Amino acid sequence: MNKKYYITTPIYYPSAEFHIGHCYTTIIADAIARYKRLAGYDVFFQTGTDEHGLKIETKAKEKGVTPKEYVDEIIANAKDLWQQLNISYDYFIRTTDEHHMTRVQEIFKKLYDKGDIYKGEYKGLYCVPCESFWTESQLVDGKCPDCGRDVNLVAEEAYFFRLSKYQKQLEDFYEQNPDFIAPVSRKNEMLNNFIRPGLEDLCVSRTSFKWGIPVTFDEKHVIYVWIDALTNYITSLGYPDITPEFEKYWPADLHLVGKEIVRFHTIIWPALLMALDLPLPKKVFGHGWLIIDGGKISKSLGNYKDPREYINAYGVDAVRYFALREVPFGSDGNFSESSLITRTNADLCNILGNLVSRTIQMGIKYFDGNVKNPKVYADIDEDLKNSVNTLKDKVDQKIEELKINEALEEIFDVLRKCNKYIDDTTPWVLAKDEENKTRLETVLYNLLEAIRVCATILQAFIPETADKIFKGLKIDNNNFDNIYESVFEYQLGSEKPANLFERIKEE
RNA sequence: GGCGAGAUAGCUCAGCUGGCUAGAGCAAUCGGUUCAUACCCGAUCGGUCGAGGGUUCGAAUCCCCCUCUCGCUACCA
Repeated sequence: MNKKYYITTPIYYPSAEFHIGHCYTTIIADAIARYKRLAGYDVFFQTGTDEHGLKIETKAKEKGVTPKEYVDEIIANAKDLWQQLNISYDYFIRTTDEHHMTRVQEIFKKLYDKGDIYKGEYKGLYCVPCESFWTESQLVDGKCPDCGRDVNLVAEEAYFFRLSKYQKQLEDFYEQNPDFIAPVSRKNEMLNNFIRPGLEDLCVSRTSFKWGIPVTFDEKHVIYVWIDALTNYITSLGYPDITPEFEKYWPADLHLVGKEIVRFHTIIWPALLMALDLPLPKKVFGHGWLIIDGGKISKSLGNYKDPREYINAYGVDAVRYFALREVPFGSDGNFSESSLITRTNADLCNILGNLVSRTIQMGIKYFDGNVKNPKVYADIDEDLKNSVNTLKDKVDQKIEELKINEALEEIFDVLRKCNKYIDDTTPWVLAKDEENKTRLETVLYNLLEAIRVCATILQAFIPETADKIFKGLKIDNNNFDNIYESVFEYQLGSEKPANLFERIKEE
């Protein structure tokens, strides 16, 4: 049996249409999933939507539709978006799925029977007109941050999860698994702000809204987001039934999440799993955000477009490449249309597209498209060949460290080197003298090999473009098993393939 | 307030277990080349490495202090 790799995105909240931030997380997850598949892993890549809660209930009411109708439309749209972005998810979970709901109910009951969920009273500061609870720190001048009116201290009956019970275990777990949270700064935040000061029990049911999964043994309660949403990572595998899928894929290898929900995934989720006696995920990566004009992406600011506009204008791989290349590990990165254009022109058009184009055209022009194995070595070849031969290991390492942007840098360093190699070897000069014909063939062969290796790796990041390159080289795409097995003979045909990318003129 | 991260070329960042003249990409200027998508290659321009103090033969890199920016500070997915 192959090694397995279970990777997840968060399940997104479909209270509004998805934006480039959702795409960002999902594209990263997709690239990692594709990379692991190429490396021979049996990958399970899951994404989905978290569809319950007050906010959606309210939005649906405003629109005059049922909550289910409201989310159905957004989910259909999201699935279309993922398709356009070539997101290769294996499973799309919705918390409104029947099987998810019954499994959540079973989990809730299980924890209740065990004594880790108990009935208590939730005391909070409540704004009656807004029907919302607030914490001390959320208040603005002691008033409701939404409407500015007074809040009252109210109590409602609720079920609680004994989070406090797992404080010590969590601390120990962090100690023993220093790489559990990436980047490290996120771990410090969790330890210093929550775990060390002491964890409070967590309110896991609500009576203030109806749009959720009912508690089976107490129907006026609805199971709140923590247990409803976080458990998606195991209900999709059949849990609480111990299915073959569950045994195979759990624990997850990587939960990819935005920095705003690191807490839920590194405190609440592990504690729930401890309570269920299940192994914990191996890693949670809290990535940064795409920032627009220095601020976060926000519907109310109206500072973003439907991501499909970018895909339609510049191509899916321009968008994917930007998301994967522009933002450093764990930090925020700026997104703007002009930086997207610059990236696309500089890297995809000039370095990659032009290299493939000039190489193939020389193969056609000088050898009628038939470029066979190398015959005349020269010292100058060594540097390029070394870079190509070590590339796969370097990229492996970067992916392991989740430094996706640096992985792409490594690949493009090699592509740059190819362009330089052409200038250094001057094939157009070699072509003038019949005596240099075999040397010229070697030069082109080395270039074709370099391009093939890069394209093989690029399949994980910009799959559509990689496919185009394989078609241009007239070879089958392949995985990492035979990446360094030479093809020995390229039959490029006689027709120049279409450009991979057209330069974008900035308005 | 507490905890944490950061402040390095016009822009985005790397370097920071202290050590040759501080690096990359983009942008700008100049030159080369023509196989190629006005592309590619090379060179140049450009930084008192946030301020001040200290340790050291030597600090962007360690210590102290200050200024500024950002993140987190639990029931908002």
